[in-house]
Amino acid sequence: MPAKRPPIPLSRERIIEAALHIADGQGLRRLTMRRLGDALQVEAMAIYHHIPGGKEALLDALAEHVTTVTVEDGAGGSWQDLARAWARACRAALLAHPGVLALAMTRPPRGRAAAALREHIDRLGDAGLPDPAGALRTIRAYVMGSVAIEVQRSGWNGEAAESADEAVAAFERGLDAVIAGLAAGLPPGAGGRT
Amino acid sequence: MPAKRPPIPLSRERIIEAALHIADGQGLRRLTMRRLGDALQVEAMAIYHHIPGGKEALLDALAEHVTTVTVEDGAGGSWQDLARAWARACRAALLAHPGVLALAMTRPPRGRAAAALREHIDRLGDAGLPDPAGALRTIRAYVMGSVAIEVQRSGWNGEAAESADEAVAAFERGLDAVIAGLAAGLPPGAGGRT
DNA sequence: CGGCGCCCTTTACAAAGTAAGCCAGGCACG
DNA sequence: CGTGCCTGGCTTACTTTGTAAAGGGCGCCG
Repeated sequence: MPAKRPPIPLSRERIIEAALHIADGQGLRRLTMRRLGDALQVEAMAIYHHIPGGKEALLDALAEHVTTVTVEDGAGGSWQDLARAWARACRAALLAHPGVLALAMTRPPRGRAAAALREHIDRLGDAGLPDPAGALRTIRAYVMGSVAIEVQRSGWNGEAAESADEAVAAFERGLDAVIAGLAAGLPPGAGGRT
Repeated sequence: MPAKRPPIPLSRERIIEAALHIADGQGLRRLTMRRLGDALQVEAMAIYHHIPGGKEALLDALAEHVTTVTVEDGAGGSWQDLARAWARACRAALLAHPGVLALAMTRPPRGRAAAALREHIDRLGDAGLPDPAGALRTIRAYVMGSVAIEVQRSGWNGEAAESADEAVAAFERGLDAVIAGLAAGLPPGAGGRT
């Protein structure tokens, strides 16, 4: 009896969710088509009907999923507040799936992720920040690097792993410095509320 | 006649060098034991005699090699100068081997890399910077993220790839902001020359 | 009720990691 | 000069992975 119909039909969403679960739990190295199929109660080949392009496309999708960050429209904040909120959201999104961090840092933002990025740049510009693209680049660099360092430490048995509180504190301290440094580079008087 | 002695005997250094070359040229995905063997004019299994631990150990070694950064002892600079020099050296080292960037960001620093890091922290402290570990963490985060973004862009056919000059300029602008922000967070008067 | 199309399965094959064991050449020692 | 061990590479073989190709059940529409 070859064709047993699975209870829930497969879908791109379910596949991505399961893939994230495996990658987070056992590492990217162990994320294989067959294992993914097992997790979904399906044969590996079934995945190809929902993710054309095979594993490479799947990894792209994971990266996009984890780097698509939006902050709700807290209208009326300074660009500093906006940038801070975005940085925290971005950190949270990346930290939620440490297994695919390497993908997120390696693949350029595309599709929804790139769109969200552009939209945030516009919002920073609207909030009065000159050169919002350059500034966001700096902030994004800091956030991505911070998360990388945090993940390194947590998967680390040498010396003492830091607590979550310590990690947040370190992140916030650095974020303060970065934003203060960006503000200091501005012509005096630039960047008030909208 | 099975055993042809290769002209140059294999060595750990040669293996790592060849592996970096492959990873940079064709991507981590295509770095395989057999290909590495071919590049070294040797069968794949010969590698295991020099890198015990197999591929995982090889990847660790690559990460360590690319994250081991030292700056010559420019004695007498401010901590800002020291930090700037280290950041530039670190960027250069990572950018020199974009293929293994994912490894460098994922694996915690160990061995020589960790030692070099600790030594640099000490030097920053000697130069008068309070909390050098926290500051270096911020700088390291910024540098790692910056390089990740640069590599993303260069392996990118969408829109316009940026020139090397533009990349350096963006990096330096962000670095200025980060260092200025760190300096601003200090108690007034701290951090003169030694 | 017959055919069509959608999803999933089966089968099959190339490529990769690596364990086990073999063999050649060189060195030490008699 | 003979002999045996040791170093370092080779051969073989097995398991796991990605994926192309073809097959088969099931519902839906005419």
